[in-house]
Amino acid sequence: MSAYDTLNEPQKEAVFTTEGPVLILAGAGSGKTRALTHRIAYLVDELGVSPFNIMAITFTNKAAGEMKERVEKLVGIGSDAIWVTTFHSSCVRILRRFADKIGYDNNFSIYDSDDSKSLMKDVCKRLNIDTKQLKERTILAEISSAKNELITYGKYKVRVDGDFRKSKIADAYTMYQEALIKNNAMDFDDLIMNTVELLRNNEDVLNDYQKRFKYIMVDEYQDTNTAQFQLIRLLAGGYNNLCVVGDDDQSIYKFRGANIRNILDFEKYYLEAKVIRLEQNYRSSQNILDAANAVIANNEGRKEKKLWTDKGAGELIHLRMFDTAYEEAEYIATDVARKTRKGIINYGDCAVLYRTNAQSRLLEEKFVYEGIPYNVVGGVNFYSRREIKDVLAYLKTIDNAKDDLTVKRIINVPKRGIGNTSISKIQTYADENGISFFDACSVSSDIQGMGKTALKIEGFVNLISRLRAKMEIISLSQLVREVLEETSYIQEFDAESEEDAQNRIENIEELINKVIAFEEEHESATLSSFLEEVSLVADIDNIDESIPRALLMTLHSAKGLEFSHVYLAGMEDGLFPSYMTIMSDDSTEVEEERRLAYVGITRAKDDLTLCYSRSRMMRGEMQYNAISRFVKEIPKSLMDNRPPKPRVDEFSEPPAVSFSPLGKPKAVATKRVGTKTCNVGGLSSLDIVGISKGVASVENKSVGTKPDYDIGSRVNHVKFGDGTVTDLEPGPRDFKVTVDFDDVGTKVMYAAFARLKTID
DNA sequence: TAGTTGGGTTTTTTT
DNA sequence: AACCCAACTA
Repeated sequence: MSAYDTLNEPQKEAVFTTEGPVLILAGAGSGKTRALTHRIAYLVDELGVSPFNIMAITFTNKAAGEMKERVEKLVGIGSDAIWVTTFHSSCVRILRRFADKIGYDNNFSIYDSDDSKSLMKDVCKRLNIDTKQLKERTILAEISSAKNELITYGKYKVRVDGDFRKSKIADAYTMYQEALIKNNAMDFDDLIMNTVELLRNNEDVLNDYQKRFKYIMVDEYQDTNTAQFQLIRLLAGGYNNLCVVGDDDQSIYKFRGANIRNILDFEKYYLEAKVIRLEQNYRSSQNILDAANAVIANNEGRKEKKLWTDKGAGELIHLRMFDTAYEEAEYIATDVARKTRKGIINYGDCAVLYRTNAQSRLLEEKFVYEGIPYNVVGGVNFYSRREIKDVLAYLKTIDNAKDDLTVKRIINVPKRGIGNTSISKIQTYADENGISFFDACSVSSDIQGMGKTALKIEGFVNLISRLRAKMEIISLSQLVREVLEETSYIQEFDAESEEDAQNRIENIEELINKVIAFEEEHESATLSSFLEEVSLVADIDNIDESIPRALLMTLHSAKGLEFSHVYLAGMEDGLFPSYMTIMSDDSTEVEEERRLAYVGITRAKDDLTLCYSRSRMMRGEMQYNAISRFVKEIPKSLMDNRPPKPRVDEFSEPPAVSFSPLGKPKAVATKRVGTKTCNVGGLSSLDIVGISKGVASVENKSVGTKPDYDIGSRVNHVKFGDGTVTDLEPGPRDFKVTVDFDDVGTKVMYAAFARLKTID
């Protein structure tokens, strides 16, 4: 009897195949983490490989932490020599040793997306880029994808090829990168790209790591981007003992540069690669698995897999439909409350998953009302909250005042009477003399025309020096308290008497707790090491599992997790899949959303509830969406389809067509109450378009002329495609036409804006 | 310099 | 609905 007897055959193969390239295609819930951890244990215990020679890479700190813990249990002493880290952390670890070889100081700082954005704003201003036409976001997204493809600004410039937009971006990329280097800072993408550059150009460093990492394992391989792929390829180049684990059906990070070809073509990159399939699912009931399989079967170009389980059919999947998102949230909250009251589950067994962070608000409201302990994962990252960033900016300035961006953030926080004019003057002086912003502040009395402001700036510089001196003699957490004390930062909130002042103070206290926890974990906790850890945490890393709570999070955050009871909220075309992907010419975009649906469904072990709301407030406008196509892809026989509550009011009419999960829902009658459009039963989707912007210009017009189509006509819309007119009525300003589009469901439009063309 | 206000803008997802 | 920014005012 050995530790490996509990594994199934393919899992054993995955564990025992240690030499050469290996691709483990691991379906959802097929025990891939088990296989990986046992593989590491096997290497150490049976083959006598030194833990020092093993590397395992994951995407989140949470996954890394869990793997570490499990390996420790199996291997015991010595396991901490294994590099079990995220891509970003391992790169930082390498760069902290060798960044000087590529033109950085080894104590470089790491920019988060907010920092990148502020820097880009600055760049655009200096380059006179009209940010109305070319947004900072767009430029940054373009730069990010370039970096994920290992395209430096030099290479980017060459590819501009006369394209005006691209040449602007190339300029911005160049100046942005130069500014980063000047500030001794790297953004997230730089961490990977710069490491690849370092390894490519420094054979000694590369050899060093190649010799060290005799065995490399990569988790969630389907979500690696080109830069990460090249990094792994370089590191594994010595022994070629590279084991990647992934599931192409769970590739959901294309927008972040993930290249699904990395997994699909692994066998082409490594011709001798051994492929192992883990297809037995240990997580979900057969019904849930069948549903997931049915949905994902609609994607093309997958690696064929057939997940199976020896668990029974289990509960039917629940489909619940609501008139409003409010009712949806209420149902989920009361359902969780009811189940826990009955003792069926604990709060910690439940998760509500949704497509967009904005959906958490309503749910939260109802969870509070029901008194359910819950945690929202994500949304605004803890470390990107204003008050936290402010305090951290003080700490960063104390640690390393080279970073102009950080210094500028706090030079007038709290208010010291140092305005934009003064800041510009200091910056100009710094530029002219080739010194940093902070160094310019130190000599503010030398700067022309500063007047009395020079004294205020001096006060700020003295404050930082004072704190810097104190840092030598007090602990990290004391230093944070000292910062708060010296700046009267918290008093500032009280004075403002903001409604969320209390919240902010709590967040700062939470930060102090995190500092204390860090001090307890690390014996020689330095300011730099704390700041580094903080810059690389993901939302999911912050879940506190000590108290059982229901979790609310996006589908993306839920990847890799499992729960007994899962609610998928907002199963609506237009939300999930989103309009962007439905409208896209690129059909692979909907396929990515479908993979996301697959991920969502397969999070559930025992019980899955799909929720759909006929109406929903999105970006300040009421949207009426059709039920998600992904729900329709699930065989009806797997679902307990409780019919929607009939709407009984004086305006209601019976639904025209009842719901059938396999067929296309047909539009039903609609009724207008005042200016609000209501849907009265059935599963139609209504969407008011074209009124938000255009109304004012139509205001003075008399009732529009009747269009040349009528109810029943087939029409074409430039964006929504072909459809059938189901309703046409004169409104106060123009005819309102309702069309059931073949692809995107029913929409209500003003005829003048719809510009429909009749077709045969 | 600081605070207010009105107008314009939102890719959904994140290390 | 929420956020950000420019313009304006005190």
